[in-house]
Amino acid sequence: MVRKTKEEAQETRNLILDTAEAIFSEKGVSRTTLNDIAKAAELTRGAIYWHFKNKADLFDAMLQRVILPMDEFIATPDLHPEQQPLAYLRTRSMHVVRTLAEDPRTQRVFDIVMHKSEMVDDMLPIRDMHLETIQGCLQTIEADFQAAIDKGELSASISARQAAIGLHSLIDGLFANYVFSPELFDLMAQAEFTIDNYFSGLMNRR
Amino acid sequence: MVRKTKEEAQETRNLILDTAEAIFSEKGVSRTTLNDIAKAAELTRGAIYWHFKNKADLFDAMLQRVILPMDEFIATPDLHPEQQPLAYLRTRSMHVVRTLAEDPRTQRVFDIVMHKSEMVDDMLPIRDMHLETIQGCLQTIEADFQAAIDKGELSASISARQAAIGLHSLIDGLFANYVFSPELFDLMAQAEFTIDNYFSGLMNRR
DNA sequence: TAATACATACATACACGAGTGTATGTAAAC
DNA sequence: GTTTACATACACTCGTGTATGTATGTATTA
Repeated sequence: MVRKTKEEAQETRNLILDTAEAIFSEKGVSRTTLNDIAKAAELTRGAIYWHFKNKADLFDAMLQRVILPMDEFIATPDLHPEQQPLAYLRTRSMHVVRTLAEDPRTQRVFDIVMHKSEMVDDMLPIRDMHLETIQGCLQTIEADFQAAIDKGELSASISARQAAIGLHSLIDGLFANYVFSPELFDLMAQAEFTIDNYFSGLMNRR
Repeated sequence: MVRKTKEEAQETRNLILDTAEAIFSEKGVSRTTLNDIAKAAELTRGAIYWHFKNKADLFDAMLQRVILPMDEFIATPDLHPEQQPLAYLRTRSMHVVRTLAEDPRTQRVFDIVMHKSEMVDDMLPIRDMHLETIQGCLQTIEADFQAAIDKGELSASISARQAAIGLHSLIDGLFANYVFSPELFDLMAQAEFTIDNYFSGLMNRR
């Protein structure tokens, strides 16, 4: 096989990403050889090195396909300030959960990140990115909770920061347990119950 | 250095485990060489291969030191059935959190398991063990919630199973985020707030 | 518009280090 | 004297990065 048109090259790139996703998910990132990926995609390492700098770069690209759209949504500021902040935050939370619940690709990538990769050495930039994502996510959620407090939806005795970290940890824990063992529970139903319960707890405080 | 007494050999074994913990935490499991550990412990690979079958076996032994005592406590059945099930469950939950918050070794090992190891191939037995631990943990928590329902502490409309999975995910998420970035929040205060809020939400249901 | 030059998208080949498992050596403990 | 608790030595594999080869697409020029 030889030189392709730009569109075909783009297809090759996506094929590499898809294949990497599958093999990473199967064998873990560190045990996966670039040759493993190349063979599974019926290519050679040459193709991979053409499209990506190395394995870390490939891993990063694989993440971006999934994380970017997800992040984007979480960090979306409140476009409807007239509605109730809590209801809006709940809607956004459930939307993120639904994204994971309905998209196998997202599930695989989250599983890889959470259970089949090591955040060290050349993955450190990714770890840092992840940390920044968390920080930004927390900022947004905290702002929403603060808005809820300001509008009287929540008691002023509540720390918006603590409430935000709690909600984030809750969803994070649900995700981790779900991708670890999807047959353990139904994600949507469990998330609806747990998140509602969390909000309900907050609203009953004084 | 040569042959030691049995006690000294035991010390060597512990030294290897301590050192492995440190290096795993620093470089991740897969990137850590048995030679890395040996050198840092001022030994040779020979000593490691004498005490352990291979890296997976060493990793497993390192886990057992921390996981066993923790598990033991979580799975402790209710020894005081006369007291309120919810209060007892809350106490046990906070005790587990305190264990993590106060013991740097536990923090390191949790960090390694959650962010610096890959649950594949030769680690699969460990993954399976982890899954069984979760199952057992969920069983215990579910039984506690069921007891609370039976005693009228909680509404019968609540699913003890869902409540259990929610609490477990919540604590799991707190742990993951804390060991990922300990400066992000104070674990004890955050856990107290979040867990209390969760229970409070449950109790306000009807 | 056709010939030419260059860039692209890979495949192939090579050099290198690094990690593992095991076999063997050895001195002290028992 | 035998076993223990290591240290040392060796053979083997495997993955990476890079250098190079090559055929095709694409732009340029006349």
